[in-house]
Amino acid sequence: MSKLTIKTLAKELGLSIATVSKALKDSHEISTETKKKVLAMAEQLNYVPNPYASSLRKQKSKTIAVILPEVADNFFSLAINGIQAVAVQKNYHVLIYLSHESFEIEKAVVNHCYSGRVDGVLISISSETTDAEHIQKLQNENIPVVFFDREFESLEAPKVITNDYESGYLSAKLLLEKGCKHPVFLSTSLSLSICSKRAAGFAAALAEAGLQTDDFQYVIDCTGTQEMIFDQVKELLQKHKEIDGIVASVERLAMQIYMVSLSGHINIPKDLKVVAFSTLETAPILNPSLTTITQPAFEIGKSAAEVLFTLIEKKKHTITADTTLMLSSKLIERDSTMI
Amino acid sequence: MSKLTIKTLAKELGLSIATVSKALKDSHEISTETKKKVLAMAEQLNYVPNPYASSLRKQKSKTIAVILPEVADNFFSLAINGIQAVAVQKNYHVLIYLSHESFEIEKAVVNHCYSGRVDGVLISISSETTDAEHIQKLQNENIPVVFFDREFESLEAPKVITNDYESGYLSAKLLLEKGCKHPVFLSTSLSLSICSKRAAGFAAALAEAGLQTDDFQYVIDCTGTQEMIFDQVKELLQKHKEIDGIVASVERLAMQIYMVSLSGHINIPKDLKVVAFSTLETAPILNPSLTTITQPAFEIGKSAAEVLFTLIEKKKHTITADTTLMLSSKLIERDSTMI
DNA sequence: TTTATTTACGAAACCGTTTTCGGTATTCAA
DNA sequence: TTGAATACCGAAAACGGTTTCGTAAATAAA
Repeated sequence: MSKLTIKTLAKELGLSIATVSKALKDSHEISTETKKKVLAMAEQLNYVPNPYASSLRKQKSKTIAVILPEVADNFFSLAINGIQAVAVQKNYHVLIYLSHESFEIEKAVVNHCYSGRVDGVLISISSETTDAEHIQKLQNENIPVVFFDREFESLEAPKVITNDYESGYLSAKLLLEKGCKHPVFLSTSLSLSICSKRAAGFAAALAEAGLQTDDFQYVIDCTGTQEMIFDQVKELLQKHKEIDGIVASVERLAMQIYMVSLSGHINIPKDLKVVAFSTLETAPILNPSLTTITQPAFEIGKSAAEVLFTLIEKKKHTITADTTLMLSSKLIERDSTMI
Repeated sequence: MSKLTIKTLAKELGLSIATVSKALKDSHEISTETKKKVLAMAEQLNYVPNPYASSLRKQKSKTIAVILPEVADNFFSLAINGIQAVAVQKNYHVLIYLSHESFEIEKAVVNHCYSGRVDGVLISISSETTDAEHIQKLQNENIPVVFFDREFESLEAPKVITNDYESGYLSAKLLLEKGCKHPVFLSTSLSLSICSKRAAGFAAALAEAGLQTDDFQYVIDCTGTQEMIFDQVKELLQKHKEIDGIVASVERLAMQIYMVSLSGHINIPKDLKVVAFSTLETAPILNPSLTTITQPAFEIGKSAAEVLFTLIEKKKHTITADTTLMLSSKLIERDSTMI
């Protein structure tokens, strides 16, 4: 059987291609009867229009790209969920790309988004990204871009983020309240705005409490594989016994802190109090249960997608290029910060 | 600036469209010098060919679809990772679709895969799917389909799965060894082959041990939202105090068992031993650490994608339609099954 | 020298839609 | 009865590539 195109449909119906095409999209210049006939036949033969022919002609793809550093982190899984939810509702398709925290890969991926492959892109930048030229080029080609979670600060584009500074501040505040004298902040990459903002909030709380932040390095950068992070954390805690509180800027780090504590007779929360930026579902059933700053991941994905679609549909009066949506995270206190 | 097409490129170079096109794909009928010129100009202007024009003409999309029930489950996140890894290497794009465990959605999604939108599809069926007509239609249209993890047993297609029966058997065996007298199996949907196989293996071990499986219902179906599952588990454990061991067939269930234990003074592992089919990274740091049957999620995704691509590239001599790849899961004993 | 072959390029058809622009036939107003 | 308006439908030109085929020039074989 040859492939089922609109041409065969037309022949089958004894109509022209143009008529069938119009009938299928319920054009007013086609009579109700012929519309019915066409629809019926299309249904019967399970005709599905070739999306690429359509895209080519209409110059839009009904597709968006989602570029993220990784998919293993629960935050991104949930965000995808939110994005997908609004995409299906809008009848759009979603392409997923992973940068694996690499700037080079991110650039290569962004390059795929040109030439009409997608009508818009949602991006959470890699930790290596310190330059947004590649993204700016996208904008120059009139392809709407919206950032979610990990934005690029100096680039003008809509962003959906969370209250990172405030959360960082609150996390430090909590540790201080619980009696920590030497809390530290574990970052992944300070070039990431989410990290630097969280760290800044953290530092502000320390300063406010009169802790001399020069005495010890209170922000530590952790990078690499899980194993490398494990080693870094272990070394840190062994060398600096004075550390009695720790804020993990991302999920991955929290896990390794727990692993180190398991391996090395460090008692949480007695010796070390922990709070983590994380959407881990298992936080309440960890040993001990983990105090988290939980981002509204699904909502962030959803909102970002919504903003993107208003941009795609050119409803510019509602969203301007520098719109920033800020959704609040929630601090949930659990046993890892108990006195 | 008008959009950059091959036509403008050709004009800029003083060459014909055909020549430019061939030069770009390194055709032998183009001289090395002109190739260089073309490549240089393309690079300079950052020319990216319109993928849909190309797809339309070549009748292939360089895109695959991945259809899965959800993305929140760690298994699927990891599988996506594996799939993506081989897709980028093959220079393919991946569309993600979520069925949310709904048969209707799954059918609708599959319908998007016709008419050349994708060159192949990877699918893990929804728990509601009891009929594979929609998938068979895809095959009839010569679109390769390969199942991963959640297969549809009676449909002939390549499948990449794990040793579910054996794992079910081992999980029961372990519980019996640890002294359980009334172990039960928590399933999500017995119409799912992974569930029924795991349950069958579980039952076989009980039978072998001489446990009369008629006395009590040892396979319990749990469905619905997290809250609903919580309630079901809670009620089950309250009504049947004799239950002293439990196998969770999927990650979600294990979490709710822990939540119930937290809420209801049930001590794991003293009162209740737990083993879960799960790829949870936090299993070692749960309270207590969770004994898991860990599937090689990344590898399953990777292998499935590899099989799909050999199919797409029509290397039929290596993979036949009924190839089933079985990757083994690992039973990792932790504290939740301690005596 | 003549003929055959190879090399390097261009014209044009094609992929499957959408959309513009006419063109009948019918209906309505005058 | 005539003119204009309306309702339906079709021919054909796009969209931006790929590929087939033809052809002129250059090279090789005779």
